[in-house]
Amino acid sequence: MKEISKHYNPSEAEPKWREFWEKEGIYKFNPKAKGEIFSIDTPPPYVSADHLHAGHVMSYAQAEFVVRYKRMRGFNVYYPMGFDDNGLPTERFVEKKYKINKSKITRSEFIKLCLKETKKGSETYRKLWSLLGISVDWTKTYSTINDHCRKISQWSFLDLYRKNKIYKAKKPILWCTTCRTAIAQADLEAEEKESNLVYIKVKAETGDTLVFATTRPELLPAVMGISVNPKDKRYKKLIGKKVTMPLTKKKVVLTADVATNMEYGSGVVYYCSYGGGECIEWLSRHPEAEPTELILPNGRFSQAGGKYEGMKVLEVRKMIVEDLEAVGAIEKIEPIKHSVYTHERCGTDVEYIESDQWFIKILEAKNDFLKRGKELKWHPKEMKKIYDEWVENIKWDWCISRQRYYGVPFPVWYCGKCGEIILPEEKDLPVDPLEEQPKIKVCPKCLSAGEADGGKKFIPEQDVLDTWATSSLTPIIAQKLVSEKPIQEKLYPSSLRPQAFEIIRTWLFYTIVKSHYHHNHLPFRSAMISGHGLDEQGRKISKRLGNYIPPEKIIEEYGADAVRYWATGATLGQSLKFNILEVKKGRRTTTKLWNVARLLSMHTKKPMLVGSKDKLEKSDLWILQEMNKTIAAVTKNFENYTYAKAKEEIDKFFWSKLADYYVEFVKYRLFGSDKKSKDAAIKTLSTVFFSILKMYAPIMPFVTEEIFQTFFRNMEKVKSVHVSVWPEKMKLSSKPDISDFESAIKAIDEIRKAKTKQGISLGAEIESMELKTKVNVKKYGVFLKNVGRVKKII
RNA sequence: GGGCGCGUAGCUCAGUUGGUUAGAGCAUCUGUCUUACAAACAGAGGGUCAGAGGUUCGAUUCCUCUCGCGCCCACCA
Repeated sequence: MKEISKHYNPSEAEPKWREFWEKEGIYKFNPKAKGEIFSIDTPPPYVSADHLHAGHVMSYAQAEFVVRYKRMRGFNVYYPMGFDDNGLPTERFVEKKYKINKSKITRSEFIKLCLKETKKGSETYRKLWSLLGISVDWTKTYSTINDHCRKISQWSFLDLYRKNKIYKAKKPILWCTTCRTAIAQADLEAEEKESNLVYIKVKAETGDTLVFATTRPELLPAVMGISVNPKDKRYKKLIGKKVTMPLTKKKVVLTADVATNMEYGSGVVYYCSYGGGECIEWLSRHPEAEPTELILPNGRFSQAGGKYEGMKVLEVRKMIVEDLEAVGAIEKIEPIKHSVYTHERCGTDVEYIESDQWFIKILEAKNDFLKRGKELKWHPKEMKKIYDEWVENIKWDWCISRQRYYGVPFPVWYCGKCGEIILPEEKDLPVDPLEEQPKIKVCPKCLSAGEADGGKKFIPEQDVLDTWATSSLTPIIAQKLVSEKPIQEKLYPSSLRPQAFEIIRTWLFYTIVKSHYHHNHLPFRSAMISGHGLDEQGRKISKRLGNYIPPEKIIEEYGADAVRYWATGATLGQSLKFNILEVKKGRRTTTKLWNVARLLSMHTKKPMLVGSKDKLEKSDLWILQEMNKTIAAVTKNFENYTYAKAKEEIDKFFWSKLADYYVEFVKYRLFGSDKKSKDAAIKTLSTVFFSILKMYAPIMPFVTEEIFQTFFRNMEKVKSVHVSVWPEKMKLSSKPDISDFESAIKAIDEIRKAKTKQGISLGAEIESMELKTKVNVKKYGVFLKNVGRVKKII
């Protein structure tokens, strides 16, 4: 055994082992290795998050604990790493950072900036992950904008198109006027906002005055109709009569509509194109109504807005109320709070405009998706509710086209003559229709119509795919990073999808959609959902609040093991406050481990496990028994992904049983002259400590590796503690009866208490002691006298 | 408005199918440099288990209601 330093120094040890793992390929996936495959569908983080914090650390560390455990259980672990560097989040990030927007920069310049930031971002992540000792295989990485992912993403489009799960249609859709793109229902966020409920008076042709209430008076120029409930006695006689809108003087017919709530406002509703989903639904029941294109994609009023043309929505809202007031058309204005849909990426109020977009059919298969959700093993299982609730409430097909720059292009051209959709061959993927023309020379539709001459020009689709349209394919993307076909089949469905709860409706749901349509099975067998990392006050960590210490700083000061130790404290699915005290406790645990190792090294050069010939004493049997209990509990907890509980069990055993008791119990034997007794103590201590080391290994990979390599290298023929076998229970002969050993421990406690009370050192030897604890002195006398340092027990 | 989760010692949290005196860590206080560790050890104090009611021989645990916090969802204009 090597001469060892007095203190464990993480800042020296950690880089050393990082390098070692990398060099030896400890975490590298070996397709030929034995063992059942355990594949992880690692979340590819948005590289646009340039400042990482404890929340990121927590959510990635959680999967990591389980992965390391599985590896030690003999699974052939496939742990790739991806970066999501495509799509709107990246674009928004670049726009904000460089204070530009889509309309003020050329497409190629913009993409260049995105690529630059993307590269920086993924380096930031990679650096932190390797500092933390996340055991991913760095030879298996992808970035969602690279060729590999674009190819798979476009293949997915072609496959779904062939399967008739994708369509293009012009209809009212969700639109963000800031990002100037269509968005999907999943991109919405409901936000409680202050608004005004404006009561507007209108004249019916009968001369009666009607009043309707609205929060969107600015849409008056796009009025489609006005309705009351058919059962509403107040208005029954007016149904079918024409009413004249103020200002615009537009005439619409008062219709009956069952969806009208008689209690709300005045019981009269007006519908415009489009005030919201309810207007679109109303239109489907009143096809005679005519929509007006009032709001343009840039959020300004069109010509149809008359005097308001060119103004922004909120400006018109203010102005039109003044104008209505001037003509005496306002009855009253009620300030209200109501929830408004905003675009989650930028916070802009969502508009509903008519537009030509691509959709994936999800409405028709809701029940299938619910069934898939049922098949999936959820950890914790309550998270399934979020999923179910989401799927049940889907109201729109998944709009996948974005009028943006930086993303995977649609593999689509249109015939310049007949508009026919032209798709590339699968083998030619990935394609960029803006840069290249289709391989076919003539539009097949034109050809068959005998118009071959006209169908030779092809117009590229300008849009890019929704970022989720690509990231919903991560299990397949990861699978295809491995070239061996028979192995590929075992990698997908993935064994585990670790992710945060807030992207259940997006990442998790969309991945299920894709997998269901492409392969008719689940994309992963189980999902492990993490909560939020919060700051010490329990607030969400954010760059804006600046309420976090950069993880690199914490690692520098306390070591990666200590930071990971804190992260282990999270109950799955629940938020975890950052707690520097837990980090410090982690640091103390590494020190403690180091100290026990030092003690052991003082007494043996070559630690060995307990064998059948060893003469074990009562305390040895006791600690081995306790070890067995701990191994069982820790294993069970890792199996259930309840690593917080697992850590607690190891801590309890290590600190309270081994360090505080057992080590004290055997000191007299270690320093005594009875060779056999000393030998048994050393072997027991080695055995127990070795298994503790292994149990801590998934949580604190660095210190455990340092100790393993320094002291236990000879124990197993493996390169690293992280590929050693998980500890198993030891078979114990029950010859010496130790069922009453607890009474001996109580007696020791009593001696310690007495000494403490007298203010004397526990190491000081006292003459005699009268025990109140009932203990078999004949059996444990020698033990008590030696451990308690009492000459005579009465 | 509906659903889910939470409310236990000053702080952060455990409390397994209801069962003696409700636990741990940190913090506080008192001792101890004891042949691994003072970054440690030994000990002590500290709780109407959010509140009210109910079921039960017995409730932190089960049921109902109330209050507070967090989250998810909902077209009520």
